[in-house]
Amino acid sequence: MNSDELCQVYRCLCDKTRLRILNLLSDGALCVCHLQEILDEPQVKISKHLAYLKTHDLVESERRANWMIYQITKKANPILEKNLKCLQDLISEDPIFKTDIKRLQTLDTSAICCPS
Amino acid sequence: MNSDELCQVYRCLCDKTRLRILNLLSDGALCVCHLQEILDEPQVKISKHLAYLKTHDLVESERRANWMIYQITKKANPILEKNLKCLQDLISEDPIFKTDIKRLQTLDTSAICCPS
DNA sequence: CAGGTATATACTTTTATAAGAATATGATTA
DNA sequence: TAATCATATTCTTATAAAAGTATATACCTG
Repeated sequence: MNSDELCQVYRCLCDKTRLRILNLLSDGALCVCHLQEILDEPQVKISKHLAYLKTHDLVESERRANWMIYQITKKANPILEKNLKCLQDLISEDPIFKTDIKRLQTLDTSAICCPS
Repeated sequence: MNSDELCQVYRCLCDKTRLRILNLLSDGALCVCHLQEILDEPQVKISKHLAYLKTHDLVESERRANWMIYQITKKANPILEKNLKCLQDLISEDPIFKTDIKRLQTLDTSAICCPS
């Protein structure tokens, strides 16, 4: 553990858009277009928050044709894992996050951009 | 739960000095002079981070003669409580935080400024 | 290779925060 | 009441971050 990394994770967590993204990605990988659709936020906003998360190693991305698929980083990261669990416990009742997950579940996951 | 409150708690957590303060206060109330002594940081720095935490209701303070005693807020706050627990789990091995607690334990708690 | 689609980056403006220096406040003691 | 101690606030400077607009890049299809 490094206290600077720890602070950096908290910095990643202190924005609502990023929390919504991380909550969705906790359920599995997603392309940017689906994140956009679920969050109903401008493309540039989503993209920049994803870049921020990626810069700080909370997520990683992979190109699939035209689409970029993002997921929570595969590398073991106890700080992140523990905080994501904590986050899940805290937000399970929250309307915003609940709605996001509902929308996620009604997505057409056979769409071409979807990770298998 | 309110996602803005949640973000605000994370904002409080994303500074190392504040993490160290919260870690110490998790063990019980402390006066500013002891926090200063343990953290070995300038008075103004400690004081301003305490003000920040107080503004956002993570801590509360009480005057005892010349001294100000700070403690984690007594009002129930699930977001804070859960995150402090998570924090404890993450930092228990970290040299900085461990040293802080060690110093805390060697304080002269019969000092005039000490809470009860 | 021309045009379209999905996503990223650059630039700008605004706001928040951190830190230090200097000063102010509030309480105590002589 | 003057001096002192503990703590807070103000002012300044520097840096980070958020958001929007415009533009660039990467890939795909015809």
